[in-house]
Amino acid sequence: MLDIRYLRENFEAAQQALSNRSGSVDLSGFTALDQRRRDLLSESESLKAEKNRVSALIGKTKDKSQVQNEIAEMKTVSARIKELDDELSNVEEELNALLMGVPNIPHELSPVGKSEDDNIEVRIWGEKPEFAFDPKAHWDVGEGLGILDFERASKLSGARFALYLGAGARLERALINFMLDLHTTEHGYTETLPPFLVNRATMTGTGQLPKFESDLFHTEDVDLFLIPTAEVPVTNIHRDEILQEQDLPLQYTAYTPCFRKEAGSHGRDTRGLIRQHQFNKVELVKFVHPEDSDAELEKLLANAEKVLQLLKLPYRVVDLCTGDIGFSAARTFDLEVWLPGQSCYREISSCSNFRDFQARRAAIRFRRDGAKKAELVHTLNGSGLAVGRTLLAILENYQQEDGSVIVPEVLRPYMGGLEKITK
RNA sequence: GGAAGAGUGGCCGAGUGGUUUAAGGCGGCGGUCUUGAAAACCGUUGUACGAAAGUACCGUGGGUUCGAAUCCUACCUCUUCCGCCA
Repeated sequence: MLDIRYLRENFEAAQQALSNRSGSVDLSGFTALDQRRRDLLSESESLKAEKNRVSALIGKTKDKSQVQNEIAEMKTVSARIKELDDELSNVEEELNALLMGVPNIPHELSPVGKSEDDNIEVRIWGEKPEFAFDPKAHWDVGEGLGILDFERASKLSGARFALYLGAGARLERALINFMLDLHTTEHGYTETLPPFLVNRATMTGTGQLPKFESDLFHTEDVDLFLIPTAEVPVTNIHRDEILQEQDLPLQYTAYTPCFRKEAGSHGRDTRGLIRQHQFNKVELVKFVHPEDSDAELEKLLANAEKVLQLLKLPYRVVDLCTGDIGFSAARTFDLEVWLPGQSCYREISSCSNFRDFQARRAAIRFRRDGAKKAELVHTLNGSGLAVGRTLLAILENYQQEDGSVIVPEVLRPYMGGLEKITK
């Protein structure tokens, strides 16, 4: 959520900055609603002051017959207050709904652009592997080895689900453990294991609700949602809290499955592991000083890159343009891994600085040393990494002509020493 | 799932219709005293909106009343017991 005062005082500039995003942002009702809210509030509050004053007088008067006029008068005043407050709550609801639907203002450094075509390639890492044969797509490699079974998965659950078997299942688990170990022991993140089902307040805190409910799986008999990313429960760990300044930055990592309806992506990435209703991800989340969030994003990005570097998977870093960054983010870098089976780069991590946008929604604050007022922290998060996509990148990059797949060295301790996956 | 009880400030806890602008204690901060510290004593100590006056906030939402932390109601959470259960 944007700061209502900032929006009031910088309305034109905010509108201009938001126009660089994709989709239109309608702020037309804001000014009138905001003014109406403040008018109602001031009228209601001065009547309440009068009511409190007169009611105290009535309370002090032993003989109530002397204050019959005041009691009658306050009856009218109370009715009027109720009218005003009812209208006020309507106006506030409308204003809140409007604000909750407004995306974050893009970072000054985010390249201005309309679509992913305007994203900027920041750097490339690693050597793309050379093959003396036609490299296969991971679904062919995986099914050939009997470690991925999409047909049976669809029998169990439908399209966009995967069944891992044998060394495939173990490789996924190895990746999860490898990533968690790296981030906790080398990068200073605290491991967490959050709930996978969360309530509405939690989904609202990070920005999934109210706007993107149709992307979420929802439980029928109780009002809970399956998390689309660990960002949601982990960022909300500190919802409605005032953090200690000396505890910042707080850094958490979490492995969770992620559940997404992928509504509106019919026909896209229908084969393989790329786009699933359920996938595994190791997430990185930070709560930082407002002044530090740009530098912390660089660090978080480096932490995610380290995973790919240790796995020796070639990738590039992309600076997302204003038209391509997500609703809650101010700035986002994507990591895209090279997929030789499909001759393209595919997103494997998205690292974002949300500034105070989520912190304001979720009321996550800290108090500076000696300061009276609590301030909003900045939140950041990034995938470190999407596990299924990492596995498929390994299948494609490490595949051999005979259909086997070499296990990256750093994963072998997690695979019982296995060096190669064969049929 | 059934039954009973409870939710009050950073924490403990008093408060069942009107000086409660929430007692008291603990913790925090400032001060007095002290070479320094402790103890003792004094003061202070929530959040939001507002230029201020002020208003709101006692789990959450509705209601009753001139007036609600207090009464009614629905919901949420926690505790205990029973049932079920990895």
